[in-house]
Amino acid sequence: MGLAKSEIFTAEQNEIANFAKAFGHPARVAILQHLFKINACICGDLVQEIGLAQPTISQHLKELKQLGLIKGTIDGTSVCYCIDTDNWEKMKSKMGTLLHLNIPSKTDCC
Amino acid sequence: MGLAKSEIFTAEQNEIANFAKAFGHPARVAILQHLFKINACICGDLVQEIGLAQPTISQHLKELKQLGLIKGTIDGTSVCYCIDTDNWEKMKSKMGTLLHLNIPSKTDCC
DNA sequence: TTGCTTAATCGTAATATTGCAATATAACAA
DNA sequence: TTGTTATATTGCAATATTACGATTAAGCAA
Repeated sequence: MGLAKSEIFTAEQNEIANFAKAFGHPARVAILQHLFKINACICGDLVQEIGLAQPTISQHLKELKQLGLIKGTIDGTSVCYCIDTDNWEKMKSKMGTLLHLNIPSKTDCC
Repeated sequence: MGLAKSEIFTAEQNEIANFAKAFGHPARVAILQHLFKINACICGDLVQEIGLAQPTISQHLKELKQLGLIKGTIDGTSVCYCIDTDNWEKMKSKMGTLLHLNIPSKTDCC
């Protein structure tokens, strides 16, 4: 079907899955890593940096923006993107509830 | 196209994306949360717990197993699943390289 | 105005993912 | 053996994702 039955899961489970999907493509990982590395807003050169066509990059940026992980501000003919620090921290917190769950030790039976 | 151009990205970027894809579906999030909550190997009741058909759960379990995040041991007619603690820690470390990147502060221009 | 640059959107093709009915397999019980 | 239970696999339909050429829109320069 291709359509996840999100209605049978909790809001938290769906939220974690949605954030995870954002990281589920290497281009988006590369974009985020580059934004962190530059440590500033970056105007324009993501297409050359990543190596995908301009519409493809634009689409990936749109997804990251819709999730709130990055924000873009218009600067003349170009758009500057950077990490949305507040939302990034919120995302880290959400993901942390899954990733940092304590590892079973005592009753591990495998 | 639906096919990611993984060859133009680093091994790390692809690895992070692959782990993230595992968390990119609420059913798999729910499965992992349940395994952590039970804090032991669990035989059989994942279908009732999650609320999807048995073949669907089996498929999600297969994906998690292929990534090494869980392991299953055969116990008679049933299979017991639990978190693969070693690989879980490795995954956390990989994901951490992206999630815990320092937030830009000084040169933030947006 | 015209032309150039930059980024978003549209349209479309190819591949991936999700979900489940039907079936297969495997272990055990009687 | 036969029947039961539990899980995996197969096959398929529906939807999602990825990628990019073509186009559009918007700002700026001459």
